[in-house]
Amino acid sequence: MELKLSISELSEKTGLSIDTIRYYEKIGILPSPHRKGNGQREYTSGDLERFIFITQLKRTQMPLKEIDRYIQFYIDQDYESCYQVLHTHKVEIEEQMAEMSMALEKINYKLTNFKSLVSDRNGKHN
Amino acid sequence: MELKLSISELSEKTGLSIDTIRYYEKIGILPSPHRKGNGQREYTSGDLERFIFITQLKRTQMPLKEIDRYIQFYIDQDYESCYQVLHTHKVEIEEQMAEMSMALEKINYKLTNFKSLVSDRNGKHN
DNA sequence: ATAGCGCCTGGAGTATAGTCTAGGTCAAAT
DNA sequence: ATTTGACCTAGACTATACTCCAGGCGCTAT
Repeated sequence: MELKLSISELSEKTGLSIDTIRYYEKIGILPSPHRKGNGQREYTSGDLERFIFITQLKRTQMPLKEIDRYIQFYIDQDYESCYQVLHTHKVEIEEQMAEMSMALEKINYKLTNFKSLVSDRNGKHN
Repeated sequence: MELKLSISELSEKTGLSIDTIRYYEKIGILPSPHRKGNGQREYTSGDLERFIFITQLKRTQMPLKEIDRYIQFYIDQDYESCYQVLHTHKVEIEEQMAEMSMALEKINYKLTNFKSLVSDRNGKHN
């Protein structure tokens, strides 16, 4: 027997709002889940897994349009294009991580500067 | 004699559009530069440096409002608050980097899967 | 002197990604 | 039987971050 999730349960598990979940479904990046007799959405653990991957892509700055492209290729079983899209995103993530390291260095430098400015002003007894 | 830059030169050096530069000035995250007699903006190398730091914050996903907060604290010489804001952003960058590593792992896993799906379909002679 | 270029301003328009509202259905609890 | 709570839809609204446009100024080259 498969575990079924309501939209609010899915929302809790993924951290996305109920509105966002419906929005993603509307723009096509989440498959329309099975509906119960009364029309309410019912999610499977498979849905949950796909959902989690999508949110991971989103949190690494992949635009929804690009996520959508990926999903459509996946639905069309065009795995070569899936590979392409994901590979491009991978390169982007790597670039972003490189930028973040550089920014961190600069920020750490500034933080030490601010710290000494602050302690000087306080007569350095802290 | 200080080197002066026009807005288009600054744009070239920073990769931000002229419109964006004027927009940033309007919302207060860039100081209004000195103006030439005819009203045109003239940037110093100090301006350029500040500009580059700002774009670095922006590229690491710091919202413009937060950048603005930082700048205002800096102008007010409230270095303790500068420290706070920058420190908060540092933590955010570190979290983002952690998420990116996790996403990279998952993406690499998916990439190898897609690769084998594609080569299977092609009769695996490549 | 006039045409072209780079710059100026204020304000309108756009893209992205949601978020909120009004009005309605259904099932369980009082 | 009616109230409550979770859900539904369509569509309006919002926030963020630009981007574009119209109309105008001032210097340089023809």
